[in-house]
Amino acid sequence: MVRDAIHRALVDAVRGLGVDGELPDLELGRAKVPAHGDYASSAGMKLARVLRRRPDEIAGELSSKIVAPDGAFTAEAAGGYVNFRLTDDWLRRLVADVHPGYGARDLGHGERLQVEFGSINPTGPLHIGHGRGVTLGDSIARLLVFTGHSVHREYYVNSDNTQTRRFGASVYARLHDMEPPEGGYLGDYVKEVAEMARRDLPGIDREPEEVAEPRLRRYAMEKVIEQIRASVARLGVRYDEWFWEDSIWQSGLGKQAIDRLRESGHLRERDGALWFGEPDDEGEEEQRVVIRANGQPTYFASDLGYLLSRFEQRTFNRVIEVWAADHHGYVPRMKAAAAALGLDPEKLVIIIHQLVNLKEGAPRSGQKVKMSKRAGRFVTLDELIDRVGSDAVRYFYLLRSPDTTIEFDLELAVTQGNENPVYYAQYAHARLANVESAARERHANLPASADVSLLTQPWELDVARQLAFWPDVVEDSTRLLEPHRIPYYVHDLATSVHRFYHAGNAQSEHRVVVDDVTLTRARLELCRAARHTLKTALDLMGVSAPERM
RNA sequence: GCCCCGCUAGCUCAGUGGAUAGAGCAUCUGUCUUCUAAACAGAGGGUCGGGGGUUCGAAUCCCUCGCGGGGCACCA
Repeated sequence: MVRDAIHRALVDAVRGLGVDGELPDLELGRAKVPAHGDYASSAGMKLARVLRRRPDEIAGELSSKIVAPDGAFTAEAAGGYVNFRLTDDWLRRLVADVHPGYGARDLGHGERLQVEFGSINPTGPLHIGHGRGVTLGDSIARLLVFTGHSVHREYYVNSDNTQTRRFGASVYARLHDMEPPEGGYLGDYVKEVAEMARRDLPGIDREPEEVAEPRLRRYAMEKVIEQIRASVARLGVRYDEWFWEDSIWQSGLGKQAIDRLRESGHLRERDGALWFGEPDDEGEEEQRVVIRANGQPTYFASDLGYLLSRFEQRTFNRVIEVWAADHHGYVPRMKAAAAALGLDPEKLVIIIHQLVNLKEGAPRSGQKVKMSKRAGRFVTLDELIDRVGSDAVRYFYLLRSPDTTIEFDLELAVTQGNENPVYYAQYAHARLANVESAARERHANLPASADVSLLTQPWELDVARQLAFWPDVVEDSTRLLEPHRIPYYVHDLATSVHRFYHAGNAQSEHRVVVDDVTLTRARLELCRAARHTLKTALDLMGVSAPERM
């Protein structure tokens, strides 16, 4: 990609000044003002101390030494900065080179990765908070596939814990027309599951509780998982595997993990329970229960076996987990557990996203309400998709950095459905597709190849310029695992496309489809390149790229 | 009390230590007989939460205070 080529040329020039050893960060980045070109480096200032010379002198000398491969760019000093400008010729050639899937790069060399995301307790439907983790994890997975990683998408089904037992007990209660027990689940969907069970499990309502409850629990979880699978499918999300927690105990991995920790001195008994902690750590603060006094393993125990399943049994090189912020405190414990098991904690990458809070009442004046699945107080993901559509939902979530809390106002989201920025990008794509078909109708025999040297208008070259930046966005999003950079790029590219199109509205000789078939063909090449790139970027977000709107 | 995230335009948010801090929405003004107006052109709007510090240079890094969110279980 061109940014790498610029960086290499800059480093070569710096070496040419006689700078040896490790270089400071030369701060090569996008120039902010068009007058400064396309990329800029503050190399003059960065090297002033090392060379004990004036920044502007250094920058001047660097710019004269820089050799651009294929005449791709020019370098110019401005104060202590070195500014780089992509040449028009190079931009035109880029247009001809853009192919479907442009921007894909082999950054991963086939690295075996697991991306585990959206793993919500199977005790109720997904709500709008869960939608965030699902779309974030899915787009991270898409990015990693796009950049040469071997990705396994997994949903971890927490099947074997206090919450699911409470859920089972709540279903049992509803089956017998009783209120759920203390700490149980209150949503109406619990009644629905109970009615389905009455139909699907004949005689279940006559079984004693100790027999009925485990059966109901399993049945209810499977029903919920079916529903979750259907909900995420509406967002274009599919999993390679639904991994059930109880399989860890059936396979013996849980016991294996515990045995290993016992041998390495990480486990000790206290108050009848089995605790995890560092061998030299006698303090009580850092210790966590693995096996309860009643003999039941905790979720933490399952996670120990789950680590072995992923890193040793299934040999993933790295595991990326997407968690909501309310689990943040669990990160150090998981890292410590991985280390204690002899695994590399660095290979366990945990991405935390902040929560989605619900506002109720009139738009803009609503009160904040914390969603609660147990209390039955939430807006479901399905309802959101029903109201605004899958594309707008995905765009809405992906637009935000994982670090910001979302204050969600359903009424406002519905109102804004029609002005969601996703349509801006999709419209650009549809326009390009439309103009391309209009050109084919008007000109029966267009030249097979394009003479891109005819692309001379500034608005045409600006589209090409945006295309040049796309591989940077792909790399940065992948390296930082931050897909929210993509919609911002898509917006910029769509802007340049709309401007390009409008030049033809203002003056008809600037339309794509003109009398001159050669010129038409050249502009079509630009349309094609921009359309492919928009499509690729939208795909990574899981957003559709319509041919017409 | 301790830990994590946030505080940037009226609102929602971008912004790898660099030059004049950006976008969308909202407000106001223009542009459709035309390849799609779900668009384009333009205007107004900022003590980057407060205060210190590091640096040639800070919205960005460090310290501190304030406000908001989350977490500190034999829940997950």
